[in-house]
Amino acid sequence: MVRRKDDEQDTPFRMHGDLLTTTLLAFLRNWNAYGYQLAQQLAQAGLPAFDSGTVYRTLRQLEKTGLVSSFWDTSESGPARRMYSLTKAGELFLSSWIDVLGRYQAVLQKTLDGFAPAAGIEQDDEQTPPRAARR
Amino acid sequence: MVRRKDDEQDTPFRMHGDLLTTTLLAFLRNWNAYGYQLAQQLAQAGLPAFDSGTVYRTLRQLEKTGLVSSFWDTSESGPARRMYSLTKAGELFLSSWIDVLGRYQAVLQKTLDGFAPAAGIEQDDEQTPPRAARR
DNA sequence: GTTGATAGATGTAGATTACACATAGCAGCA
DNA sequence: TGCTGCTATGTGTAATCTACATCTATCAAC
Repeated sequence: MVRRKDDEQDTPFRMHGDLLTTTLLAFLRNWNAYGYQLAQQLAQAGLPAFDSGTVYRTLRQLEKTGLVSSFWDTSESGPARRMYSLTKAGELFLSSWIDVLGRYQAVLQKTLDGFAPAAGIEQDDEQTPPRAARR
Repeated sequence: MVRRKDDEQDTPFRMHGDLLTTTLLAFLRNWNAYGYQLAQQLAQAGLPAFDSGTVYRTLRQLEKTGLVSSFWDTSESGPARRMYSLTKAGELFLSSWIDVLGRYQAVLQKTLDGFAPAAGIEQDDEQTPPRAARR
């Protein structure tokens, strides 16, 4: 079976929607920021657009899990801003993610411009035959 | 507002769960393969484990959207295998994804070991102040 | 004929997300 | 004073996605 469950250290990663999550965390690593601002940065970063509602909800979710913390900033004029900053846990999470991302990139890279379907997979010489001449 | 919708070419990306999706497509770029095999490769690739049910369902989904195609392979002994191969559309999708991934990486990189919150963002000099001495 | 590995699939609860819409502060302007 | 528009944060909801449990079936070995 493939269904590994309690072997390996079980990573906190959901691995899924969290390009948004991790980009937010990365942005917050250097500056504190509020939702609207982060949404703008995302939109200008060349990544596919994220819905602003989703951004706000994601930030609250991140706060609930302790990766970021927030406080109301009323120092500027205009509507109050909820300022976010990265917590220690957030920093740790972020670096683990960078790790996973690196592996993902490596797998993709290896697969794309070479062979070897997976990292250290010991080819049990029963590999599916290559496609007919790569079309 | 941030909510861009019909500007820019509207990418087919969902951007979320699709590290699985794209890894599968990448694997299929070099060889045809069946679900069980792909699930094994994923498990050994150093990525967080994906549920095999999810793998099968994702493959069917990819077929429904035309990124891969499949046929039953009964040439080997044992249970029949549903062999998948990448379609032309799948190849195109994959390369666009590589693109997005590149941008994502760049954003992350720039944010992590430098400054400049986003790619070409023209600093409207109203940037949130840096955190107190990077703790 | 029982067991175990291979191979694929579904049922389902909970989470996530896109889209639409709501609320509120403030600025400019007539 | 009323209106409009931008900033800023949110909620309601349906559709979709995912982890986990479970199921079916083929075949080999014993």
